[in-house]
Amino acid sequence: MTTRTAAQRRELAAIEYNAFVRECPTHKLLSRISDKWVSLTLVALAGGPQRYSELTRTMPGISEKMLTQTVRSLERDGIIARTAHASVPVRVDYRLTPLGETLLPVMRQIKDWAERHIDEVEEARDYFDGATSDSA
Amino acid sequence: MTTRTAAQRRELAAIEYNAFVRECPTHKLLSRISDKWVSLTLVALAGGPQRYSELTRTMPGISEKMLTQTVRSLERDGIIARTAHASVPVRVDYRLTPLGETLLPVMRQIKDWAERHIDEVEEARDYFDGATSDSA
DNA sequence: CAGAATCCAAGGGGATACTG
DNA sequence: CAGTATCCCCTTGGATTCTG
Repeated sequence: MTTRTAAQRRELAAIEYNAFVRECPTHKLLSRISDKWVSLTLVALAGGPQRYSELTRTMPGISEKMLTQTVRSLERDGIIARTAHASVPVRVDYRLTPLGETLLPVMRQIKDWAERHIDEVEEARDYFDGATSDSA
Repeated sequence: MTTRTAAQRRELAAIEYNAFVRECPTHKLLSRISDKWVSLTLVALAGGPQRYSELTRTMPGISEKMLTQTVRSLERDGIIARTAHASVPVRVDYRLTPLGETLLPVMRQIKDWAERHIDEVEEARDYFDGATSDSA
């Protein structure tokens, strides 16, 4: 007898939904570009190719581990390309691929919205905070 | 004598950069909408207002804690609005604000890019994985 | 210079139980 | 119904060290 229908069904639905979310292209993209270092790397490379060490200087807050991890994953996704020059001190360049370039307009629209509406958000936030914790 | 210039300056730069990133509107927006539950809530409410319990059914994977946290933060940012009806069993509706609606085109562009290019990403990924770990 | 490997602390997020 | 509060796990990401 299936007594635990409520909990069971909820659990199943949750599992399915999570699977669906994982499969959802939009969510995949969002989780890619929303990554702090991913977006910053994209912006950094939008201005042209950069070397590994240049990137560490462009993004002073990034650790080597995170930089390596970030460029590797972006390379894997075909968003940036890696070029190793076999010189004496190895030299590696990273640049956006054509696919990566198509991402720039998207980033730009996000940037536009942010710059246009962030003030409204701040205001709403102040108002909300004032309204809830009114110390009067 | 300032001996530790290298490490010190790196550290300072990192701190400043992190502060800059935190202040950056684009990054603020990205971290908002990239949140798994935020984006899903936005999509859910794009189709019209929903009650608290409806949202839990629309997003079966979400916990009550996360739903509350998500709607509260979106309300604070002026992106969604909360309306409590003082009926016997309390009834609360959530809907997008005009500001929240302006976010939909942005979400749509993200969705478009994802649906148009996700295949290329998958291919690149397969190629990359095949090229690196070639079991020959 | 470019990167791999290890260690470890902080916090995001889920499950559960309780409340008005 | 619409939350709130607590516990706890497990991932994320930084610091450090080592290598080709």
